[in-house]
Amino acid sequence: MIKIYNTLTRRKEVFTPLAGDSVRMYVCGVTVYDLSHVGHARSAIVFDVIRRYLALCGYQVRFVKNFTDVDDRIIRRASEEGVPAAVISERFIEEYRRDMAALGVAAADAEPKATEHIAAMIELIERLIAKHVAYRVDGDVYFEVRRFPGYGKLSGKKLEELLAGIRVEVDERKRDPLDFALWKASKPGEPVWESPWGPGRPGWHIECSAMSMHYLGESFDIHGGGEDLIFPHHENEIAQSEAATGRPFSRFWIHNGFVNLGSEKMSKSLGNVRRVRELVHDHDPEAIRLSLLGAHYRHPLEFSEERIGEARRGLDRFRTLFDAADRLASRGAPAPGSAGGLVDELASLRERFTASMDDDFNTPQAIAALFDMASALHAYHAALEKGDRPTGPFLIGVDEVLTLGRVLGLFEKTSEAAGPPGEILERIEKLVRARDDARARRDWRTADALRAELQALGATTEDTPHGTRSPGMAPARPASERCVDSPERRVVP
RNA sequence: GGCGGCAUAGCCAAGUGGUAAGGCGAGGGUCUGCAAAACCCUUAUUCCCCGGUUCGAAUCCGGGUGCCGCCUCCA
Repeated sequence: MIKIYNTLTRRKEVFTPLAGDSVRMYVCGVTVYDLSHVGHARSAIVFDVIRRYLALCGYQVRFVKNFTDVDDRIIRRASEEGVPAAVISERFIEEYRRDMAALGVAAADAEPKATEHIAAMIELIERLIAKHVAYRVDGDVYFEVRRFPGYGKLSGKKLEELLAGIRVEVDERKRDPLDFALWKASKPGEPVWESPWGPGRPGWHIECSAMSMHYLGESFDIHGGGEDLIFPHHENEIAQSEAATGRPFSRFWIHNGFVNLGSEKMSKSLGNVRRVRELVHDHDPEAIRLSLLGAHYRHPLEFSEERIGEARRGLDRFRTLFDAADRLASRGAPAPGSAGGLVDELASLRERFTASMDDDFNTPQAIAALFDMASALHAYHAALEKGDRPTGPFLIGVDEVLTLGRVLGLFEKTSEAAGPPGEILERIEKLVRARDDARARRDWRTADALRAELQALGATTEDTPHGTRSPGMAPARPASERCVDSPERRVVP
């Protein structure tokens, strides 16, 4: 039984889809005018995990995430660069996809662009005009907020309070300062579409109503996005959608909290953004994921590079487990013996994992259960190495950690992916061999000197009974954690 | 000004009435030629402050302090 905090009711509610086992969810994506930052990453990862978990629970999830590709900022950037707006939006759609793929965020089932659904928007606006909840002024069309009785129900605001809070210049042509644009008459040089009200372009909010209804129907299960979208974007979506259809729009509204930098909201206007592009270059993407899932999705998250380093070190606890399992699996010949309490312990931890996820997707708690599973398995592994425990339960247990972790998008790769570039790898291998020789001669002085050299290259050494391993011959830590003049730092993506 | 949220160990962070998860760090131990890595153990009598309710409060109520968000484009 999954409980979800619904912004609309301000309560956790038991989640049941509108139709059988199928879940239809829509998440507001990004406006594609620049590279993504950590805040976008958090939102994408949060909804990626929600989607994965719903799928794990047996739901058929239809997941739609849009791209806003008509927007003032896109137009501004296009004119700065002297290219059509579509060039800018296409570029940043590709960049977004590249960043999110790097973070292990799965593509949505549909990723529509606003510009592909102008006709549906026009149709929706016509319905609103026909119902007298929207009106024309010159070439613009506005939604008349006072005609929709439920206005403010999502954000918990009253019209009077909103009016009192207005701080921007009011367009005198509007019937009410809170009325918002459904359609804007075009200005010279802007992208333009023909409409019954003359040439123009859609307002921001109408696209999500049109696209969500197009892909998911007039009523669907979940609508999500960052908490800053609650007002006005989602409030307006509800107003225009429900006014047009006369039916409830989305059942559940899920909003993720912000990423803070030094206890301040990360935003472009504050100039304190960290881009995903730099981050995935400097850090293990799974460590980024783990650190972003380390706080509950609705709470603000304190971001720093240091947090990612910590997450990376936490990840090692799992990776050593996977390595141990790989070695055991290839060795075969399970030893006889009792599994002790391992099976029961893992079963109860698995239950804790799902109970945590069931409770409004409490990933920090679910991750804690995962760490406890790792501890139990490591302890078991120690006994196993002494030969008095069977391998079967261990391998099954590790596999289970892997399965649960993948719900969070973790453990997709069980060891370091990209190693250092070829010529450095060669040097490392040469040094490791030389050091092995020295150790065989019990020439500790030379061996230690070679180890120091290896460390300067960012390579760790691990002495085993079978000789030195420098795991995968890959750096044990991301470049940014190593000393400043480590050569890998110069590598360009 | 209006509305909302948060305050838990050195740091990050769960926990919303039954006696403080988890991670990082730190200290000790095992292993090792010495290390590293890994593993094991320890690490908050106490949850911003003051009152109250209760057999029992980090959790509920009242008051205070501090921080943050939304009301404007924003994940």
